[in-house]
Amino acid sequence: MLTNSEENYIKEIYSLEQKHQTDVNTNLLAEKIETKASSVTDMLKKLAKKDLLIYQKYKGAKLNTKGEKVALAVVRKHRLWETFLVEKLNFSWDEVHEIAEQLEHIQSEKLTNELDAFLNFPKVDPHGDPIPDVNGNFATIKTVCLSKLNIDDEGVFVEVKDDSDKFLKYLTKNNITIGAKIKVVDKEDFDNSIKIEIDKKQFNISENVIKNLYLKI
Amino acid sequence: MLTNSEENYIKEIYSLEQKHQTDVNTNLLAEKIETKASSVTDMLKKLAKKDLLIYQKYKGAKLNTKGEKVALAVVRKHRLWETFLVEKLNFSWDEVHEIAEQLEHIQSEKLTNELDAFLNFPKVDPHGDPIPDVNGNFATIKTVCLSKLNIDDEGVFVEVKDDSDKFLKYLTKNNITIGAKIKVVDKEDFDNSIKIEIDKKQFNISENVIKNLYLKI
DNA sequence: ATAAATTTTTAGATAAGTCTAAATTAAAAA
DNA sequence: TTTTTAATTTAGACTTATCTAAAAATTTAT
Ligand SMILES: [Mn+2]
Ligand SMILES: [Mn+2]
Ligand SMILES: [Mn+2]
Ligand SMILES: [Mn+2]
Repeated sequence: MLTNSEENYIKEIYSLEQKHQTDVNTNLLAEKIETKASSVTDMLKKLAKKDLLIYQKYKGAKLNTKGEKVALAVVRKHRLWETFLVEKLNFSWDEVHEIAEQLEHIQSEKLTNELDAFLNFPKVDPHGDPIPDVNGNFATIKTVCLSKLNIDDEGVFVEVKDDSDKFLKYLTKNNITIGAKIKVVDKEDFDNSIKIEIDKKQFNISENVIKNLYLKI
Repeated sequence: MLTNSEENYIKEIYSLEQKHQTDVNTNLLAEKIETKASSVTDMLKKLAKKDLLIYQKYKGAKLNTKGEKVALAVVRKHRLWETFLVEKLNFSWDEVHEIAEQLEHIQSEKLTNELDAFLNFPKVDPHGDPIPDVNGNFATIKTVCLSKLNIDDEGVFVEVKDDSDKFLKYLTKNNITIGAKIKVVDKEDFDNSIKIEIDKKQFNISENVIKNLYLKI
């Protein structure tokens, strides 16, 4: 049995491993968890002792098979609950993250699996992130970052990488919602901003926005 | 913001106050929370300092208005989640208590109220216990303990006072489920057991069972 | 290759919640 | 009304998760 804190660390380590494809280092993890580096060191030692990850002093940490399984189980719960909140309880995609942070720690395999069935085994959550199935498997839909597109390219917006409510509210305000067809109208080299078209309306978005939007082309 | 532990104490104090109509004493509370009396004393001091109850050394504790409000909010969540698990996720009434013990601590008023609406504002949980509404009000259905009935009296089983899975499984096995029509066929004075009839089948139940069954007559 | 800067770890402290054992107070029995 | 028993509180310790400040190791720059 793991504590909420342990589960949060493991989930974040998993996420950073996926993103950077390297061992996770202390400072970055501290920043993500919103804690201090010294606390991270303590926790990494503890998780290593519990045989959930490999930890080498000054070198960083890497989940082992057991740790990865835990991470996928927590991610599965997080995304199923987010889906539940949006699909069944009238939440918008910018309101669910914080609550799912709590719900992801509820311990009951039956609950998770019944919830999955109740939602008709959804493949992605409200942010387009894939939901691992009961065995930890998930389909990796091939998506392309909007920054990779050229002028006149278009695609369907299917996944957002920044889950913060601020960012999601900005997207909603500008009609950039999952499923929207986006076309690149113009690109500005000096600041990497681009002009896009959605539903025949055109507007500019900055590099910071672009890098968090993923499309199916 | 209260911790899970604080909420558990407050909920249990509320429940004992309702049952015994007196200040709650340390040892009983310790037994219910499954902890030691010394831990209870520490917690009572803390909750008194947080202005959630009145605590007098050696005299016991009593929730104030603020504490009662917290208790009702936790009870509301507990019973709504139990209802959700049974109504929507195919759980049986003996499987939900432990999970609701966790879910009752999720912090989000919107979640609680949306869940309430999603379930069509249920009045009672799967054990027949009343669910407080958003303002903490609940209908007190007038029920009578089975032990109060005489031979040939009958009523509808609407509430069970012992929520343990062992007891609930026993009831299920004997067709004693919420809504069942129960008739008292015979009473034994020497051990206070009785013979009841449900669906034309008769069988004996002991005093320990009887005192936890409440009927509408 | 050495010095400076950065990252990471260690040492020691704190708060919450729990425990055991001892002391104190209250209640029951003699 | 003493004495005995039971209930409750206090004292001191432990665990988990966190922090600050200082030390150590690693990386980067000169
Ligand atoms: Mn979390
Ligand atoms: Mn998500
Ligand atoms: Mn609980
Ligand atoms: Mn119940």
